[in-house]
Formats: sequence, structure tokens, C-alpha cells
Amino acid sequence: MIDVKVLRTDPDRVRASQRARGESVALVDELLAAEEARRGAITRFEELRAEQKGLGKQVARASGDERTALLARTKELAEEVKKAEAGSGAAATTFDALVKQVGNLVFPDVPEGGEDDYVVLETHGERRDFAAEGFAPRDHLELGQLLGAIDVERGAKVSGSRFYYLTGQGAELELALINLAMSLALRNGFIPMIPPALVKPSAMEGTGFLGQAAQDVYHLEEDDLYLVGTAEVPLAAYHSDEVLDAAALPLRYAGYSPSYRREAGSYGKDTRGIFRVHWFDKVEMFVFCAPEDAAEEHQRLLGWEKEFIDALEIPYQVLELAAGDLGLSAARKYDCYGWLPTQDRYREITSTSNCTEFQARRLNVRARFDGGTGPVATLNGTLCAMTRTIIMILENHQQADGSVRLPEALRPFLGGREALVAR
RNA sequence: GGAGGCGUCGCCUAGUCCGGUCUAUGGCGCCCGCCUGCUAAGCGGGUUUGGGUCUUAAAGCCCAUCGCGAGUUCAAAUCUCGCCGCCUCCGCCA
Repeated sequence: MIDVKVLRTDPDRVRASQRARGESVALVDELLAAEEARRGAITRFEELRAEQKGLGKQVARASGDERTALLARTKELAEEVKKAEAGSGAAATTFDALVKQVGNLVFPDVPEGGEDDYVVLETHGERRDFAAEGFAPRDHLELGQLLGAIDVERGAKVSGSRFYYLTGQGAELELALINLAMSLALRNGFIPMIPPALVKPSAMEGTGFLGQAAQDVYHLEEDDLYLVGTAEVPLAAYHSDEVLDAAALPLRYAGYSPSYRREAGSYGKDTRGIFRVHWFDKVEMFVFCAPEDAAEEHQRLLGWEKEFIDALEIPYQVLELAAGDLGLSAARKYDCYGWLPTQDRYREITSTSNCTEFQARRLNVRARFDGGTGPVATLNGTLCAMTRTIIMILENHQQADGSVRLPEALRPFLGGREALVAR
């Protein structure tokens, strides 16, 4: 949720943000009107209620004719109070419904435009020249099958399209990646977490995934629970309705959980292999910090993502996404795109968002600061999305014979092995 | 899945049967002050949260808030119904 104070004092800023996102600007005027109505209704109710309370006390003390007269008057008043209360409730509901549609205020220097208008900030690593090495690179699925690491046929047999089994060395590779990611997180003061992957509507709603993103989310009708698309959801909701100790901030969590995505609307896209799947496991970083520290913390999260990708020796670029591609909660978002030799382009492997106080307001996560109690800022960042990372390792480190060299950093977690080899 | 118990302003707790003087009691903790070689003790005051209003600011004032929601009533912590959470027991189960 955006700051209602900003809406009232600086509606132009909200308009500018909506414009940048490519979202409705007219909504801002609707919101202002709804806010006006809400405040008016509350005032009316409070005045009537005060009068009713005063009369109530007189009734308690009075007796005889006086009491009868007072009761008649106060009975009328009760009707009015009831009406005013209903009116103020309705006005609040209207306002809430509108305000939830408004995305977070985008930072003014975020690039304009949509999906294709990102800005490449950095490029790292050496892309291999397979032609010079004298062989054509195999894609991740072919490699996965040679190594006995990935089984998509049986994934489809058992669960349908976009499901897979990691088998043998593939499963070992995921376990090693989890351990490498968690050891990096632990070294940097993160609290490791294994959160629930099913959450209530309030957690989903609070993190901003029930807006435009709702069609991509699995919902269990019988139980009214959602399967999370990222550990961001249960980690953000972890401190919901709490007042945190400001001195304890930043609170950094590293959550390992499955991620479930319906991938509605991506029919026919990335259908080969495990690039785009309905389920994958992920180690996600999540931070609660003071609002004024959020921008710096965002850079740190990006730094840890880069450190991880560097350790895996994957060539990559850092992108800043355009305002139209941010999602409801983010005020700024950086993606890391890894080099995919067989597609001759960079593809997304990690993503980090600064959600400022947007999610904290919705989830009621506050801290006691010097100036009083207020919402904290939240940030999230991928440390390791297993399937995408496995793809990058396989394709970038493959050898002519179909084996895959393991980056140094990963070897301690695979019993010192230097490569994955076909059996 | 079944049966029972519980949920009060940081923690503990009184109040709920029998609705109004509850503006929610007391203790602990915490904060401020006094006293005091220092510390402790003692004494006095303060201490739910959210919103609004006023103010340079503070204080003040108003409304809501006794797990959540609905209902009855002129009036609900208190009565009724629904829901949620926790605990105990039974059943089932990795």
C-alpha cells in the first residue's frame, strides 16, 4: 500500500508513478475522492457516537420520567449512529479496494517503458567461443539426459508438462547449490529459514501477488490456501502484525522453499527442458530494514547475487528493469541475466526488488523508531533459483564429450568432484 | 475428524454468572522525578494500540480498541451466534 499521506499531500507524485507504470492515472482522482468521503464518514460517526455516549451516562443515573424521556431520545440517536457506522465502514471498504490497486511509488529515476526497456548496467565474465573450441554446445536438456541428471519425460508422465525429476547427479547438484547458497548467506549474517509453501490469502495479498499476478498463482479451493511462487511470501508475512525492535534491523532471512507458478499465458514459451516450469526450489533473500536504509540494502542484495553468480563462473549482465515491468510491490528492480550459449543470449537467473514500505504497510510490519512507530522497508532477492542455475552451469561449463566441469566453489559440496560425467 | 477448556491495555492478573459508577483492577517490568557517599531499597507520577484534531513543539481533546466478526439492547469485556488461535484428551497418520 502506498502512503496515504503522500496521496493527500502530493497526488502528483502518485500520478507520475502510475503514468510510469502504464497504469490508470484517473484512479488517483477516484482515490482522493474516496479518501475524502472516508474521512467525512468517520467524523460524522465519531460526533454522533460521542453524543450517544454522553446520553448513555445520563440514562444510567436518571430515573422515573426523566429516564423515560432520555431513553426516547437516545433510541433515535442509536439509529443514526448505526447508519453512520455502516456508512463509514462502506466508505473504508471502497477506499481500501481502490488503494490496493495502486502499485508502489516507482523511484523517479527508474527507466520508463515496459518489458523491453530495461537498461544494461554491467556485463561480467567471459563468454566461451564454442566455435573456436571446435564443437557445438549442447543445450541443457541434452546435457541433462547424457548425465542422467534431468528426466522431463517422467515428469510429464507423473505430473504433466513443465514438470521434471532431478535424478542422480542432477539431484546432487541441487543439494550442492542449496548448501553453497546457504553458506554464502550464513557468512553474511542471514538467518536461514525453511518456510511454509502454502499460505493464507492475507499473506499472498499482503505481498502483492493477488493483483495482476493472480492468474499465475495456484490456489487450493478446498482449503483457501495458496501455493507460494517464492519464499518472499512466507518470509514477508513472517513478521506481519508485529512491531520490531528498530535496533535489531536490518533483519536478513535466507529462505529455502519450493516455488509454484501456473505459468498461465506462457503457452508455447520456453517449452523445452526445465527453463520454465510449474515448480522449482529456490533460496531467497529477504530483508526488513529502516526505510532510509533500503536503497543501500538493495545494492547489498544485488552484490550478494553477483557474488553467487561469480562463484559459479557464469557470464552475466545486470539489468535495471523499466517501470512498466516492476510488478505491484517494487519501487525498483534489478535482474541478473546469465549467458545461455545455445540461445546466444542472456536469460534471467536472479531478481532483486526494493519494495520500500509498500508490503510492510499491507502486512502491518512496523518498528519503533526514534520518530515513533512506523512501517519498515522490505526487500527481496534471489540467491539461487535451482532450475535456472542448473541450466546455466550445464551449458556454460560443458565439455566436448558431454561432461560438465564444476566450478571450484561448488566442488566442496560435491565431495571434491571436478566434473559431472555421463555414466 | 470428535470432546472439553482457554483467549482482558509488554508479561501475569481482577472483572464476565447478575449489562450502566469499567474512564478496565492489582502485581511485575519499563520510563520520569524525589530521596540517598554509590547501588539497592523507599516515596510520588507515568506506561495498550490505531486514527483524528489542535500546536513551532509538547500537553490536551475526540473516536475506536478486552482474539476477530455479526447480532440483541438506549447501553456489551459482560448476553447470543459464527469464525480464528492456543491447550488437554480421543481417533487417524509421516
